[in-house]
Amino acid sequence: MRVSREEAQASRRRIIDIAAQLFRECGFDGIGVADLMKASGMTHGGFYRHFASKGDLAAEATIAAYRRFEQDSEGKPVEALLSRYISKEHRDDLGAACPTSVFGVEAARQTEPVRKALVDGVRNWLDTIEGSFGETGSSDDADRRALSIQLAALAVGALVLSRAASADDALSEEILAAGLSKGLALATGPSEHCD
Amino acid sequence: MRVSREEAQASRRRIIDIAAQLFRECGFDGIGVADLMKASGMTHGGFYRHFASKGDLAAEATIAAYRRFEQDSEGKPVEALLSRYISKEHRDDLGAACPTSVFGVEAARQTEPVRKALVDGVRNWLDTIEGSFGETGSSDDADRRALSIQLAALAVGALVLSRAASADDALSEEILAAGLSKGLALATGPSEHCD
DNA sequence: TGTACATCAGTGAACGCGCGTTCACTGATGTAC
DNA sequence: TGTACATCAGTGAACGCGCGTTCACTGATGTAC
Repeated sequence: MRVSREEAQASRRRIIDIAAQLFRECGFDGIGVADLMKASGMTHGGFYRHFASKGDLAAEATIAAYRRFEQDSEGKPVEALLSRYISKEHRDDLGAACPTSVFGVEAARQTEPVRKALVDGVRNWLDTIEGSFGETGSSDDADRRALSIQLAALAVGALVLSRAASADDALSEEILAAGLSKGLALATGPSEHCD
Repeated sequence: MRVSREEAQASRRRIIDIAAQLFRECGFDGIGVADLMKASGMTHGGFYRHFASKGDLAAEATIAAYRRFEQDSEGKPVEALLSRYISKEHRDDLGAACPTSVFGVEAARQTEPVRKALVDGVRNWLDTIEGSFGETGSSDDADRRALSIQLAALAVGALVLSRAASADDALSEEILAAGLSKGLALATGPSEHCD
């Protein structure tokens, strides 16, 4: 039952999208090729018409995950990015979560193409953050760059900590609240006021 | 070949210690029972004399990992904790790394006992950080608490980001440097000077 | 203190299972004339 | 435009392998007398 070229392309995209979600939810090793194909509405045999290996898909899915994650960040102010990032919704929705926050640690154990996808994703994300600053704050390029890294670190860390503490709701939310409050304070500029 | 009770206890401890290291390096699913036992100098058959299941060991190993990680933090000033945490050595030595930074994301996918071990570890670590502040900085309890969470988040985030970016040495180190510099600035108190 | 027996830490073969991957096959799509 | 054939996306059975776990067995340790 051959299928038209457009349909085949659509299948490929569907597999990558599903994988981008399920790999984040379950980890690269937590979901199998057969289940990914089933979730894509096909049987596992056809997988290798589209990808050389499961690792090949992992790299493509990582790229796709970053693209999806970034796509509605464009042009948003830094306060909006932080509020969305350091949130219960983001903590709990692994399938749509920031790939760095989910795959960051696994990076060391992954193949070259996946590691490259991760570092590219981090680079782009830092650029997005840097671009989200208003004209407030320092106009020194190095300062803006450092600040975007620091905000990214604070956001990733608050999210990961809140996930590690997810067995204790109150603590997990306390972490998010403290992280977001400091993030917003740093983002709106250090020269706001002086205690 | 029965073995004395002390030897059996020693075996159990050895397995847990090895697991605490290898689980961090490879992930819970990245290393098998047979390999863990081999690394402990035994064969896999004896595993179930000590643990009900691999998941049971995972919980014990997580607890042990936190204990090890915390054990030489006692009484150190916050600057020392941050410098050690946000470092290339910590980024690269997964086997001895902060369990939160390695298992935090996987928490959601783990069994109850592992999640409990993680949240307990986070709680203790936050207390350690709070206790490491000198008498400088705010003496308001809520402020100190929030600050310890924010420093923890910044540290975890810088580490995870630097690992995600580990395919690009320069970027990875830039992240560590920016993170550490902000961490030290926050830790030494916001009232240092005013720009 | 010495003897007889029960216990149980550790061994290594075996189990069932799910995984990533391969392959012969199907039949609609794409192409050459 | 119509026909004949090659292509190849998708199917489903089968593969080899490594995993977590079980089990019969061994023999030194622990215990009862």
